[in-house]
Amino acid sequence: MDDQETGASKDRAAVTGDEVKVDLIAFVVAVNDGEPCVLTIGQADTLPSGPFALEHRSLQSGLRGWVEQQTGHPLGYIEQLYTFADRDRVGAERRQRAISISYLALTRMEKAAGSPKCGWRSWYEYFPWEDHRSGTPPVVLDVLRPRLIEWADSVGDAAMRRERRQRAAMAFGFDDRHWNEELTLQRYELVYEAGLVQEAGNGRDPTRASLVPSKSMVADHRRIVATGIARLRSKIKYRPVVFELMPQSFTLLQLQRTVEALAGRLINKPNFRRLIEQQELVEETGETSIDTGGRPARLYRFRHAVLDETAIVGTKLPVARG
Amino acid sequence: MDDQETGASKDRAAVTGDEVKVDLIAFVVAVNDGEPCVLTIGQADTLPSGPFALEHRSLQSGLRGWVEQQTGHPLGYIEQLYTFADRDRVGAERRQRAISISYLALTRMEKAAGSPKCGWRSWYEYFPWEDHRSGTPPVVLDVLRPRLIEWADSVGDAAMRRERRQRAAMAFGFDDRHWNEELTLQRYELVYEAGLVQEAGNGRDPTRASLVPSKSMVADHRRIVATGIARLRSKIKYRPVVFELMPQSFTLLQLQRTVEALAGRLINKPNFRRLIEQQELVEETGETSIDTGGRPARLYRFRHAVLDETAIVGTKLPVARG
DNA sequence: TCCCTTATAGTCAAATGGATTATAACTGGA
DNA sequence: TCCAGTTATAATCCATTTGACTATAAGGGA
Repeated sequence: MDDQETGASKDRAAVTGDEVKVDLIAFVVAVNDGEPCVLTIGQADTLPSGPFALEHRSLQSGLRGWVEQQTGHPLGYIEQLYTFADRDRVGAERRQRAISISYLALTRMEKAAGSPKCGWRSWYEYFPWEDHRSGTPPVVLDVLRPRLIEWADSVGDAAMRRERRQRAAMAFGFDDRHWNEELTLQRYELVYEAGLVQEAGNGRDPTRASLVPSKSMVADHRRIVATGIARLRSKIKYRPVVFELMPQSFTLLQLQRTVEALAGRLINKPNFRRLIEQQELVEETGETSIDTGGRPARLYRFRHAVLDETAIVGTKLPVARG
Repeated sequence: MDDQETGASKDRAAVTGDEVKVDLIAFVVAVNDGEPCVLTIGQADTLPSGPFALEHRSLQSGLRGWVEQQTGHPLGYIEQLYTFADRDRVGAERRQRAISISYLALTRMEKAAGSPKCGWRSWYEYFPWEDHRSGTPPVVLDVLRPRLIEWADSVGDAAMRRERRQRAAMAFGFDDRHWNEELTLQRYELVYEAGLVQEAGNGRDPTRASLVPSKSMVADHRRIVATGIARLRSKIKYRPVVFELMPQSFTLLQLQRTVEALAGRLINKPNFRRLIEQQELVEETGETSIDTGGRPARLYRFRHAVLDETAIVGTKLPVARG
């Protein structure tokens, strides 16, 4: 490989780059019975994580090690989410910089859950306003909307009031707008800015009477989850990643329910089947499932060949526009 | 903010997280006269970069500082690309880990280029196989295809041969497949694996007689550029980021040429105009441009209001499917 | 004036995608 | 045994999108 000293390298040498601690944080997802779940530790308020250390061969292997050690759960599919600098940590004698690298991991929920600390929680416990499978959740209209309007109107400048109202309307689909399931991060940032989640505690209202009811997380872990949900909701539309969450064989309805769980909205059944079949993402196993409650459904398995054929080129799933 | 010690934090304390050097690397893009350019330093083979240090307020501000110092160029739009662990650097007494955080930055090319070290180069000098604006470039059919087939056939296992041929065919659109402009990274990885670029020097053929003619870069900088091109080609289709590269006012054809420069392929003119106008991305300035060579064209400017309206919701640009 | 260039408007057909209806195959209870 | 309820599977309809094409307008230069 190229190892010559270049102009850039010389510039670098002039500055003693400060050393930094690096943390790896995992948002691990599985779907069970139509509930999308996040893997947590502690009081179900913490994501698996740990420092990147010398013994780790790579960032990903370091992450796998920490998750397996803390939850007993091995990881399959992994993808990087975002790297951010934490606010300064004050070390013993000097200031200590730290950065965190967050990852999204997809897996199947194992029965033998392993470690006692391991805990799967529906991610809608942390984001009750994100589940629109039964229509707009009550908390959005009854709590979030009035609070956000109140927050918008609490600022003096008229232009800023209008801008805040517009942001809220677009993110949540107020005023006859469509709800866009991919805006999970923007919605979280709004409720955070408006001081409606615990971790936003920006000095006001210590009684928390005005919080939106939802389960909180340590530090910025809930923001990482929001980032991951948004990424996943976007990605299922053009990459066949759903299958990382499915068992070996499944019915088309099970597949649809899984996509719906992730997207947080319902999908038109015939259209879903049409697209899946058109793209030849799956093949029949020849068997049928009996426990559907109605007519037995054919069982399918993922055609792994498509990973060679189209992994690159792009798939699509029909998550209706509203 | 939440600063309580959690289960995860305790686990962390048990392991003295090793300290790491962090580098910030920028892929800075501008488009001039229909040529998409990358900002380089050194022998036009190095991206602006520098270590993340204590005096930097944030990762992004650190990056801005280094780019401005090394090239004299201020940055506008910035977005994170990817974080990766470099192979171990051997320090004075102990092994030293390093990670790099790469960014994509969009800007307008300033006339007063500033620093002498600053150099804009067409990115197609580094990726001649990526410019399909005049049809498939000769280098693809004359050089790349035979070399890739040779590389595929050089492996013993028949299944692996088939897989390599298929990867090449899909990435480059051989065998009547469509060329997909977003596969820039996959194509680079193929030519790298096949040993067709200088930096891949995997021990074979030191004479380099079999290399594909193209400008090389230091270390893995060319891979970062490939990642950035891919990201940008994808992003222009659903976010109005092109306007970061445009002057204050412009004609619709100039806008189209810029998109074509980025996408590396031509676009149908009437359809392009239709989509731009439908989405109300721009508004007329009322003036016209005289130097079009033909009938004078109306001048437009970007409607910054759309950043409030749809930044979130998604735009679309018509980059034809082939 | 003719011919070249580019701008701008309008048309057409194929493909996509959302919604609906119809029929099939099972379970469980009256 | 038959009927109601449930889910599976197939087929159709129609509005919108989108790719490709044609026609006309408005400038410059020979």
